[in-house]
Amino acid sequence: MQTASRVEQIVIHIRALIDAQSFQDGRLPSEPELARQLGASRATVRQALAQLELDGVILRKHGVGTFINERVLSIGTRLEEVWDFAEMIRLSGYTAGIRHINLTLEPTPPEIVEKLALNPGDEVLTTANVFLADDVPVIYCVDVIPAGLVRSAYRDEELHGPVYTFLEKRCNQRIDYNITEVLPVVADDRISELLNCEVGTPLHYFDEIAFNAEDIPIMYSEEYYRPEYFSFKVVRKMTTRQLE
Amino acid sequence: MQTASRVEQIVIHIRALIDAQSFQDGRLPSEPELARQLGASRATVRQALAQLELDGVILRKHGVGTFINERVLSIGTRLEEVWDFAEMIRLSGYTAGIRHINLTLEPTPPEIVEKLALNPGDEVLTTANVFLADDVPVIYCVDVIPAGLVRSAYRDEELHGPVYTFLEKRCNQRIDYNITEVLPVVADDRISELLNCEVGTPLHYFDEIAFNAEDIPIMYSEEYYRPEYFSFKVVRKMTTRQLE
DNA sequence: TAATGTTTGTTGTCAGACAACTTATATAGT
DNA sequence: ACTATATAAGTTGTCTGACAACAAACATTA
Repeated sequence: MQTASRVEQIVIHIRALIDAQSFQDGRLPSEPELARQLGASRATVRQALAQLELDGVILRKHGVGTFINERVLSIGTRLEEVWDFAEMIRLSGYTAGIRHINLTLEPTPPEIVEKLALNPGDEVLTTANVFLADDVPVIYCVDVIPAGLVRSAYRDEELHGPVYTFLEKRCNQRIDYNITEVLPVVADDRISELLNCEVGTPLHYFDEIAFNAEDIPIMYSEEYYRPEYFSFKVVRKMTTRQLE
Repeated sequence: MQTASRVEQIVIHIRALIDAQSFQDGRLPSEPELARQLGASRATVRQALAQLELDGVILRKHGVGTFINERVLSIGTRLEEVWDFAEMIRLSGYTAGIRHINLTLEPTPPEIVEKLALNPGDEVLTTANVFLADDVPVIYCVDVIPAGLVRSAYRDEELHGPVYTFLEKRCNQRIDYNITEVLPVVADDRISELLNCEVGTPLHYFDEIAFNAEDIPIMYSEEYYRPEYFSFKVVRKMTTRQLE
């Protein structure tokens, strides 16, 4: 398995300490002190802190100290951090469930050929699933994976649900990042039946392409969310772009 | 005016170089070379590069080099970077315009008291505007500012349009970050008239609270977007949270 | 009492060095 | 001639130590 860099380890470590409320007064130890505690150099610790600050989790004041931003910390589901549906449903206070809808192996539909940088005629695996919160359908998700990525035999059931493990185990692929377009839509006949809501109900629609570390597209996804069950928030930092 | 830190300056500088396509081969100079060119230490340059990498703009490979991600670079409007409506409209290829709708000074509505951390009875300035793309209404925006923040006399016209300059000039306040909730909605009677669309049309709805550097809320905004005119995208990096 | 200087602790930046990694080249063995 | 191994060069990752810039609390002085 890929070993995380020292900086990443420390980001995770500090984030865990913050989540565990290890710093009562809302203030972190000084950088030299943190470096000592974590057994890393101050330079490394500073890189980790910079990452957390960009995340909005902490705030550093020159000559004063490093402080925790509870406001950002208390956000339930951040749009930049949504990866696992089941965990998301659990975080929102429900019991997670899955219902498999469909699984096909077909030539790539024309509108997807370009998104996945495939050749016409290449085949794709398409799996559709509905995710349940307390047995109520809240997410409808279609995942499309190029068949050419599959490296070993598999059982269909492995595609009944989240596909991250399938990508890792059967395709030897890890998602590095994805680009998601967010759109508002209204439920049509098909979706309203799948998500058990009325036609015309507003829904989140995510159109998403996932890439590996070599910047090659490895999955295309379409997702529909019932907005009553999730609250997607974004933290936007003023980047000081145009000042003199 | 607030002076940007050395790291921020270099982030902006490098970003400008990338945008100007100064690096033909899609590869950045080595870190020592960059440090020499920019007249900064390598540690500072590295912090800037880390920030750009977190942004998804560049990709660093240990022992190899630093590369540009044109895919992320070519994204039109990133959700994390949307600040100026007029610029956004221009980036989408239209001519920007503004139509002022309403301006009031009233006691704070109860549903906003909490969001802005005010006391009941405190007054707020509320300005409503419609932004035009080639004379077509595409954004309806309501901004709510605590009246207690106003530090100097002003003309009503200063609130006919974007309020950032008003906040800086008349309130002496700068937005440091904001937290935005993204929701899908459908146009009701009022909105459909304002945005010149049919009732039931799906729209982006942003519910947004802006904070200053002291973490005090200074503005509450409600925004409606015609999705046909904008494409909001989010880049999500796999953070390697739960690996062992 | 008010204004001013001083001390202390913090984050920001710098400089140089070595480690870890990738790639290309050179070398040796068959 | 070909393959496998060793070497070298170039890059990012991390470490160490130092000083600068800044903010707040304290001490000093008018």
